[in-house]
Amino acid sequence: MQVSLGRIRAQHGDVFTDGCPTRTVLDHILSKWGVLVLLALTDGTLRWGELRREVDGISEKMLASTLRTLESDGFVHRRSYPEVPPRVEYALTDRGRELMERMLPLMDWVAGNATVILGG
Amino acid sequence: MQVSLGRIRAQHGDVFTDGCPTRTVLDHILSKWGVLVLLALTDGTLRWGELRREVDGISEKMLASTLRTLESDGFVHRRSYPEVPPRVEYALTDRGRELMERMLPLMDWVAGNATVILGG
DNA sequence: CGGGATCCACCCGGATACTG
DNA sequence: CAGTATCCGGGTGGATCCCG
Repeated sequence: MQVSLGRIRAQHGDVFTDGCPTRTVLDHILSKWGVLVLLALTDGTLRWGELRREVDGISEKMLASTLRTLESDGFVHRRSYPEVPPRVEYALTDRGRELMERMLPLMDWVAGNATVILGG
Repeated sequence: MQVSLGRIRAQHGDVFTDGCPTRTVLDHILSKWGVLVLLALTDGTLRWGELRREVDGISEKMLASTLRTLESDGFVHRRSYPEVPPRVEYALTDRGRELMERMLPLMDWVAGNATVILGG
């Protein structure tokens, strides 16, 4: 059965009203940097510095802020090792992988059509 | 075969660098109001006033601006009728429906898990 | 009814400097 | 290396008025 807005509402209630939990989560994961950080982590664990280089153009402040939000929502797991110099690794949680399973087809489609969309 | 970031890059090139077309399109469709407007139109054509009521909390300025962007990208079709009082209808294009086909599963999952995500 | 134009407040997010 | 603290400019987006 095809998913529709009506069906989503029938199953989950009125989930897109102002200030509702759904909108909050959408703001976190569909934010400018949220998408790109999640995407960068889909192919495996990355260290802070690798993540910073992978997500082209992100500032340290926004990387920190984005990671804290995604960790607080349970999409990303942070593991820090008691070493000198310090080492911190970030990875998707099971919940994060569930999310990206649904997000990747969308990213794939956008990546394949972006040029045509902006050109025409 | 499972979609991955590596596979997306292998097929479409380096599509998530700063300022690339993919990021621009993502900014349009994943923006705070872009998602909600597209979502509102998935169940059929809506008039300006209906759209404004459907997308809870949106201002007239942002609705107009969002619709112009989505129309310019070819996701939304605008049809105006030469009547008094004026009537304008908005609907998804084929490209818009292709997009939402990939976006709806994500929305469905978020709607179903948002409360747990913010609660835990 | 369906917008456009203008003004302005707020806050997101960048730059820089500093620390464990 | 992996962040935090502070400052501050610009753009997003709301409010208001107006028009066809």
